[in-house]
Amino acid sequence: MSQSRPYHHGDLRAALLASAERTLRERGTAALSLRELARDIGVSHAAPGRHFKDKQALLDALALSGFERLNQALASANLPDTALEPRMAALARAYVTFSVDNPELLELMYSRKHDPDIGTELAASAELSLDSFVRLVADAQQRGEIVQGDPEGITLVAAAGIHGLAALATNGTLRPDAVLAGLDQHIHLILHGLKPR
Amino acid sequence: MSQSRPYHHGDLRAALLASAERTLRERGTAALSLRELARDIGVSHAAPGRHFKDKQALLDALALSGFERLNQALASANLPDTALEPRMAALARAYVTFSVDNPELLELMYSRKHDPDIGTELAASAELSLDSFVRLVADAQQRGEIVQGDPEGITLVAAAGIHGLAALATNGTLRPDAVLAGLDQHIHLILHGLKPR
DNA sequence: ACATCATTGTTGTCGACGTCTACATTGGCG
DNA sequence: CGCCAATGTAGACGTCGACAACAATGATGT
Repeated sequence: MSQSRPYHHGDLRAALLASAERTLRERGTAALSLRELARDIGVSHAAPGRHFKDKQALLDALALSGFERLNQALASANLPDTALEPRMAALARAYVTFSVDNPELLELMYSRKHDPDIGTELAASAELSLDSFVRLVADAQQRGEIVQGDPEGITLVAAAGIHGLAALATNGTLRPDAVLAGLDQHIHLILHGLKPR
Repeated sequence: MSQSRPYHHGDLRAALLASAERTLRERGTAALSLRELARDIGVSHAAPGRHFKDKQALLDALALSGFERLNQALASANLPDTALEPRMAALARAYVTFSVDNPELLELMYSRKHDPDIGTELAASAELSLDSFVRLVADAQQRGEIVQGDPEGITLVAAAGIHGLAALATNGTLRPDAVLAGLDQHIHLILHGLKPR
């Protein structure tokens, strides 16, 4: 009976990450337990320790993979030869869509837990997310489509606006579908301002 | 010896909240333990259970008190008879200042853990935070200082922009002092838009 | 081919935690 | 003054993360 599985799993690390992400999506960060993951996969309770020095290391890895996928989504949504407004709207849609599709993951990605400098790799990937926006603003400035002046500050207005929107859509303050429905108008307002012209 | 404290603490609930907030500020949400709180205060490990049905209930209470203080700060910063831009800047400064002063609390307040409908009281207080912005936009529309159209969407642009900024300043992505230093310029860009006029 | 050895998984243990139940003390209300 | 709800205590249970000692495996070099 007990069809003895091979002593070595083969790719336990990947299995742990996959199972962890499933649990994260279905029951939230708090419900994540290394022992439960081990049980689900069918290894001993200490096996995860071989691949992640502690629980935080697994959370860091999850966050990192989240940023990688987010960056990929943003890169795919980047349309270099498009006018400013639709280009920014596409970027924003990619960001918000990823967020509402992975709310718990987003919270983990931006959680304060990583800081203890281990997150250099993670921080780099997070910075990379802003890159799409930086390039967008740089291009637009060159074309005169956007106000001149400190590119960082300008990028930040767009990025913070979109991140804030995603955060509110993700934490229950706003209805995700409503946010997505109003996205184009939202971008329009960011670009044209709230004051009458 | 063992100077026997009175059997009843007097106001254990308040003491728990105070101690919890201190721990939250100093060592983060993860470091919060009911048993440790009880130890610090000098009561038995089960005493907190009399005031908070479980750990989540204490976190909810902390979040609620956070929203109450945030709302108070926003109300104080509301200057009804001021022009749009400085008025919005003051509101934003209050929001961001509260956030960088209470980063862990802010994360807790907007965490996804509350949702299970218990948070009606909490949700109400969260909505109240937006009220200052809603009124600001309504006033400004009346005075023609702000673009006409769906007030909700317009309010959202301002609120999401500021919340996003606070979130980024809070989670380590941005330096808090840099955010505060650039706040007025940031608000200016939100109001005037990124496109050249 | 085969001995070696780092890698990966297991078992057992520890202390801490959240929660529950049964019990003790207290203070307020009739 | 006696009763009772509110508040605090003591003990127990199951789970968890982490650690250490041990076992199985498979790659490497000769």
